[in-house]
Amino acid sequence: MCGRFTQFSNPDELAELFSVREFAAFIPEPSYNLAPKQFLRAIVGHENRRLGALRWGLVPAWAKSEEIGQKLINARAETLAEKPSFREAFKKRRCMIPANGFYEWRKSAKGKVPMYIYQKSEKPFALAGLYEIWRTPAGESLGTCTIVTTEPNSLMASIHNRMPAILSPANIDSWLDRSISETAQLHQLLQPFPSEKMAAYKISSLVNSPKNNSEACFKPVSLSDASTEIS
DNA sequence: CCAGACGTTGTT
DNA sequence: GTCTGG
DNA sequence: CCAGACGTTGTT
DNA sequence: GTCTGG
Repeated sequence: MCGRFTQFSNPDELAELFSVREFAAFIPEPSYNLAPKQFLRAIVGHENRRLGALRWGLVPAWAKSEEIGQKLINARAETLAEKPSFREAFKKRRCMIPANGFYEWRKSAKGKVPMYIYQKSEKPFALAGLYEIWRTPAGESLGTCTIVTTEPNSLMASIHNRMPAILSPANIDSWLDRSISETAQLHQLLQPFPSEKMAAYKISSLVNSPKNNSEACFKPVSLSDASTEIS
């Protein structure tokens, strides 16, 4: 699963790296500990990619209240086309969520150990997401999203049984293209990201508190942990 | 027909 | 909104 | 994802 | 244990 991650690159860097053509009025502040229910930065659109904000936890168009969003923070890649909550967004409202890294808690005999996983290049990468624009009872629009998960690659398998779907640079364009809606073609874009391009290390429990979004969250708990990182 | 669900994860 | 269960 | 709450009454 | 909040 993917329930916490970082977003700290400048909007300008993201624009350069991901061919963003427009900026929304509201772009959330950088965060070292993004949690569900918070507004995150997302890129939508195809011909004109736009960097803006979506709230994490998808609220389907038919929902009578936004409550359901807290459950829909992840969507399994394998069943996107079937699930009532996701199938419409899967066809027409796909987005990408730039991330610098993400967190997973590895279970050991001693308890859960938080880990930070990132790209060896240390560049931001693209998480596959779906979004909806929900109409509130008051008539206002609320943009919400979910992060797609997939099978773990070999690095992630040592930490967890799922991982977020990371879009290879070559696949981002097709993922965002609304004219594509063929399930098999879209599933093809969601293959597990290559293990060789990723690395992970242990971090401190500072990350556990969703209220703490300081830079210290993703730092190695000690030098020895940095040097014994998995890769 | 109407009512109720609509999700993922990990753990047992 | 749409499907499943009763 | 983890942390933290988990209740009602009457009074201000 | 389970739900809500961040």
